[in-house]
Amino acid sequence: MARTRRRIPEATVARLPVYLQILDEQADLGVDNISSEGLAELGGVNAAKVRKDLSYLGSYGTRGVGYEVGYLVYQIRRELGLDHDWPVVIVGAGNLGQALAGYGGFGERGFRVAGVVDIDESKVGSELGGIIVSPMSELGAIVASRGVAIGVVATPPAAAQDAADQLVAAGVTSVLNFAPVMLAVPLGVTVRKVDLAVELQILSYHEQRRVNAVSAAQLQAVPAVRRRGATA
Amino acid sequence: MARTRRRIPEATVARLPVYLQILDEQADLGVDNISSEGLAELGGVNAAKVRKDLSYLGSYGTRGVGYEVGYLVYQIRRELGLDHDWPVVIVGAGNLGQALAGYGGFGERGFRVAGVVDIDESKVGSELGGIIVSPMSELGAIVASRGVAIGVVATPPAAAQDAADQLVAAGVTSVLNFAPVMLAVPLGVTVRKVDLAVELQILSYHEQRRVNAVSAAQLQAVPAVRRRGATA
DNA sequence: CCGACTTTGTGAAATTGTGCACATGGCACG
DNA sequence: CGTGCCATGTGCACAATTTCACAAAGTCGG
Repeated sequence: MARTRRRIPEATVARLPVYLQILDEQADLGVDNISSEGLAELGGVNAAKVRKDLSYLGSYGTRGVGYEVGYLVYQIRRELGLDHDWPVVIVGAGNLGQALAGYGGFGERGFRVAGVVDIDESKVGSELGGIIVSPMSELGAIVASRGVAIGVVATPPAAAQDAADQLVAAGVTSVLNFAPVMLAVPLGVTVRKVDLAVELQILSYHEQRRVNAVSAAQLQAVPAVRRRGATA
Repeated sequence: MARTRRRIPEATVARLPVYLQILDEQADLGVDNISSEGLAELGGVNAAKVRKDLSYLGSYGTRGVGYEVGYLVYQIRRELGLDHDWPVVIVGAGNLGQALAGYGGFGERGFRVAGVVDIDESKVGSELGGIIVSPMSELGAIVASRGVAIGVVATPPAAAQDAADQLVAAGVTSVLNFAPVMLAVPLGVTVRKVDLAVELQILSYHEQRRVNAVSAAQLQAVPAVRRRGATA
């Protein structure tokens, strides 16, 4: 049964973690059954989308009833590969690296910080959320000994490509990049980029449009500018 | 001329900041002209997409030549509403709040931290990247006096909705949410969510598929599993 | 055991996003 | 001032994603 599972659309993969989080929450609240409607409401999406998304995992709902929270959690976890822990290594012990190392949300969801490394000798040895910062030279050993597959780049932009190169050389095959630069990596290595400033810029765009729309409405007597609701 | 500009597709809006960052970089390097091809290469996207994206802003390129870097930067900035600074207020002075307050990338791109507030009295008064942490009660005054339109939620999950409510009450109309919960906000307020753990979970999915694909290839003699290259 | 009611799972339509291919416009060189 | 070349801007086909609408399947009260 080790068949390469049917491909799940990328858009769906991006939503599964959101459903998972909501379901975990509901489980804690003692809810043990939820409808696509309910899940959609909590997730701020369309109910049909929820059903279609979940249908990619298989038919795990009961018609007329809904989905059993616990079982669904289990299935999503399995699909996402969260049925075991993933050790991650963080490169860069600056502001962001510190915050990430200390961020409870990682450990809770199965991402253990196996190590934090920094090129700056003065930072080596300091403690960060229970983890001692190691020198860059330890990277290879950490990755090898702990079986790390995922690396996080939390360095300044100028050092990011170098960090990525070293992660790849050490054997990491997935990289989460927080530096505002595009990383070049060999084929077969997956990169995801999170740029905090980009998110603000997108908000800025909408905010600015809002202002424009208002002033336009003031000038003309046509306030009926259709606006999109809160973004999910 | 204050006409509500033609609507730009959401996908394009999400890419404009990336182009902007690359262009800024190129400008620093002294490059003053760039082709869609060149920009596409640096951004890891298709050249046609770059041209289509930029065409939404207007016809700012020169056929046979390319785009003038400086002018394009100016136009993208204007479109994104980055032709002036945006003061932002951060709620939550924990690990993440600290990192965000100290993150140089914000200030550089026109997002000044107008204030950091925290509900925890013991954190009030401490300094964070040049900003003194204020008590929650100051939030309204900060937003009003500095004309803050964008708020950042960097609290623990349980406090996030409350933080959002207070931001909205204070007059903020855009919220960037780092807490792993869905925020409910009134219509007219835009929310964007960045969940660090979600990104890792998406990587986990791909990483896990990779493993599955390999073991499947070992079982059968069919290694020709097509894999997607590095994700942009 | 049946009928009313609820909610899933899914074809099919609608919408959105992507990439190709090429006509168009502009530059540069002779 | 004309010719060749180059890169933009865009129409079009196609791919991905979202949404609708409804048959199928199950629950529950009587």
